[in-house]
Amino acid sequence: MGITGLIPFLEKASSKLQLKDIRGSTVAVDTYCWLHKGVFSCAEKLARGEDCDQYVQYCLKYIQMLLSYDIKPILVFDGQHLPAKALTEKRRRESRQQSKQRAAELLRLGRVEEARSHMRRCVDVTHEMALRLIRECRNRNVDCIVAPYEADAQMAWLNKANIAQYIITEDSDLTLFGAQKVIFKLDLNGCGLLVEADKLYLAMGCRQEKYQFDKFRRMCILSGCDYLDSLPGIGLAKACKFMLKTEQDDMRIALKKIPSYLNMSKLEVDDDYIENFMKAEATFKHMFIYNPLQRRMERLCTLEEYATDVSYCSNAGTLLEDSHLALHLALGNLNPFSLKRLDSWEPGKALPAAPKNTKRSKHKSIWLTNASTGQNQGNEQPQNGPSPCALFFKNLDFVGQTIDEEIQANVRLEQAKQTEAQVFSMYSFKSKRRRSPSGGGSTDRERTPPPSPVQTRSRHNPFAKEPLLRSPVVCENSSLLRLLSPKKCSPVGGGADETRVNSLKRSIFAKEQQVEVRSRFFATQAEQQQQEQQPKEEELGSSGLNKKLRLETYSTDMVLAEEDEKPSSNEMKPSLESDQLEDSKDSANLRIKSLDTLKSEPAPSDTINLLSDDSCSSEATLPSSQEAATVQRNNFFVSNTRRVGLSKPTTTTTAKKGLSKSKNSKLTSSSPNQTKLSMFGFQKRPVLK
DNA sequence: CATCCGTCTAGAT
DNA sequence: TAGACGGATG
Repeated sequence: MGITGLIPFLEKASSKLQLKDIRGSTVAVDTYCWLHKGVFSCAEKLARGEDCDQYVQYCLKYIQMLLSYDIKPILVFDGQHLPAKALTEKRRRESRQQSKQRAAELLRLGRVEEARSHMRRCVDVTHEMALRLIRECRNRNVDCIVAPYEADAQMAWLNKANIAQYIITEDSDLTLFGAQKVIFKLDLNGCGLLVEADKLYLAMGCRQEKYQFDKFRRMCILSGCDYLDSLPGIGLAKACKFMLKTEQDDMRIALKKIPSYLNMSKLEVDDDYIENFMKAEATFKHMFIYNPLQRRMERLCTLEEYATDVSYCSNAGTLLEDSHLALHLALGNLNPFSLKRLDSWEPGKALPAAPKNTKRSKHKSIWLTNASTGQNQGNEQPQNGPSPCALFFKNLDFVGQTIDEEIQANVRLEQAKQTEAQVFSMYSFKSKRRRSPSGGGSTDRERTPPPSPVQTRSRHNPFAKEPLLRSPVVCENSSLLRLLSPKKCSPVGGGADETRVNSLKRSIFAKEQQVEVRSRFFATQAEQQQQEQQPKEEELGSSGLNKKLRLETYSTDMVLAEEDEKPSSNEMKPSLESDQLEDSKDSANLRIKSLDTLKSEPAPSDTINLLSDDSCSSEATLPSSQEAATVQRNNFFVSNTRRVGLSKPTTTTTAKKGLSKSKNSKLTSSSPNQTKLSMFGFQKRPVLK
């Protein structure tokens, strides 16, 4: 997202750049930009659940290009979502689900091209995919680092510490984090657009003496950023005008002067906005990053540097107490959300199967620098062992299970998630071939009668290449099979597998009828804790699966209610199977969706909506291993049901003020909810045509 | 005049 | 997914 219109606004601070101009330097790369583009080339395969690594190859092309200019890349990956962004993420997930559905429908109607365009929209870049790239990079001695939270802050820190002199990204937020030299729009010819922080005063149109970086950052926040929506009618231009006009350094005072300074007498700046402004600013200044030299989490800027009150940092992340975990998260060995271990790589470790023909870069790794060196210059003594402040890598954990076994198990889980698309689509699409297309369009979602689980079983996979005319119940997900029955499953799927899965599914559906009513939503805390703690001993055998099933499945009531309300909700059930095997994040989300579907369509109660979003953010952003914190936050959200993201609890009067002042002529019957949402700092839900 | 809002399209091979 | 673009709005 970033700041709307910032890149054009920065024209005067930017210049053309060619990679040959920056030979010998180090660049931090916002790798998700590349991955997203790379995914585009194989989106259909990924949507079908097929294996492919084109996105890895695509990224490697960029890496090769950088290396060919003697530029050392450091690939930076996003870590956990900040609570403030959880809702955005949830919305993205939903939008992807919608695309998936739409793609399937179009495919059935034979509109292949249109279906493709939707398939491209429904694939997500998973950590599993990132890990694949990370492994390739390890083979090539290319540094990677997973940020504790946002890659932006991590890259800005690398830039600030002069470990990387440039940053490659597409996200204009980077400039707000204090990055000095940012390269946007880099192409495979090595051309990009360089934005330099020391020229920002030119973009703001003021004299250098009058300019301070804080003014620039505040201008951007005012104009609306990821952490705070703008005041109505304020964009970059007005925000700039105001920041140049005001002399007041304390924004709590300055912000109140906006209406008079900008001749916008109707504009109201309430205390909520001011509070959230301070938080947003603190988020940009003090987000947690990982310092690979000291091997510890730090804030991008210390609180002392700006004399910031910690209370403003509620959206800047939390310190991971376990430094061993923090290190492995940064190395990419953990799934950032579940904190489950997926790999055990350590710096300097020889790779088991370094493939031939893989050129290794000769650059010095950030992971091998002397811990005492703060700068990237001289005096570094590469060491092969762990640095003094790193914990030793254990080969056995306390249970006695070898780490390799744990990793294998986790990887199986990840794979099951990755191929979820297949299982998902088996259940979720109506066999509409027989229905007349006249009901068509998006409205038939509402019109189609809710299918029963029995009907659901006979659905085909619309993403599958060949029309499936085989037995109505088919599971092609080999990962799922492996998962359920690792020993028996043969690598090649066949008739035997189908039979086995059929019976499995029968048993699952049978279970559903007698499922215990224990949604985490309605569970007491004690129960929640029980659920959370139910954990590792649950091996991948089917007994473990069944056990978990009982705990995690929807209550039968809810399933029924959903199906009465809205046919499309049946899509949740299939994903449920793989999600049960996943960390609690997604299953939480599913339950939330179920609540969403329960609310009445024409006049959505935003209380329910917000409540569910809250719960999502609390669960989705927190690793399941932090039960204590989760429970704590659950309490928090329960007690403030209307509090979302960055917003403080808001009274209706406050909301009204904002509404009626600015937009009353525009308001239609449905918009008050929307406007209320934006008052909470969120934008309109994307609506699929 | 700046902002706002919806629509279009590049992104890869 | 987000940036660009063009028309509507205040």
